[in-house]
Amino acid sequence: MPELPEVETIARGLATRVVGDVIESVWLGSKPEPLKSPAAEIVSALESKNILDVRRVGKHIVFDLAPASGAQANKKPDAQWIVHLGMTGSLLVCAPQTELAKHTHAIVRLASGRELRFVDPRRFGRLSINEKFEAPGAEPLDVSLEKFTALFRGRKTPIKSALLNQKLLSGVGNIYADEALFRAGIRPRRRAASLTRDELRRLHLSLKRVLKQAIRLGGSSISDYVDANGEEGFFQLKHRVYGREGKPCLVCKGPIKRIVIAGRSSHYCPKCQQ
DNA sequence: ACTATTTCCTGGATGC
DNA sequence: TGCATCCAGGAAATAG
Repeated sequence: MPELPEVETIARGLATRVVGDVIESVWLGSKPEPLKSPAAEIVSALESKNILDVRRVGKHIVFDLAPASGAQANKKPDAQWIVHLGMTGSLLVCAPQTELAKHTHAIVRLASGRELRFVDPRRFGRLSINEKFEAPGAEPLDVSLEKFTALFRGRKTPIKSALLNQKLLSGVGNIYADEALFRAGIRPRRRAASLTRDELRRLHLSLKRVLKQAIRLGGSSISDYVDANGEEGFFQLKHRVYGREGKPCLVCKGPIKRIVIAGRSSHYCPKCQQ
């Protein structure tokens, strides 16, 4: 399930492979769910466009596009293709003769002869067109301690829920919320507004550290996640609480607990997190 | 204005 | 072996 580090890894991998390429044509499947923009709008925004850049914004992958005709230099994007991978979405660069995976919802044919395919079994992913996409919340890797602190002021919701709220921070998902809270020594059910200045400082630091470490390791490969090159990440080997219910805490040896907060499984150490 | 809950969707795991 | 049931979860929709 791609969160910030996985999406960052995928976007970087895609950038090295498709930036500078030109989109010749687009095929969209008949399933309407993955399309947030009308199919015709997506097709016309993509076709005959040069891919200027591929980057991550929150959990979204943004393709900056400009008309393929005209001078290459100093091109400015005139449209953005936004891909959200949801739970099970993937973007694969492959040869046209590569067998079509089940649940392929979009195929983008490139001038280089390759194809960029969007595959998503569970169909939680979304495709859309934007002029200038902006994440609804703060970027977790850039946010200052002051702004981070202000996000949670007056919020009665559990800190775990607040971390997952994309309008506050864009990019944090279930794995990294649990891991950051463990590293900061804070229980997931704590009311966001109840966190002390010192706890907020620790959480701010832990969240950035855990996200950066995960990016360095290519993300967490659980379920069927692989990056744009089909390679697995290794951060799952560094999980200290996520998916470790009943297993000994790596710090105190006590059993890791799993509870449900806002319908999401949440893992923590009752002794190390207060 | 917030917060909590439900819904979407499929494949893999589990249980009888 | 087969079939039913449960569970995973990001984000939008709905309810409180």
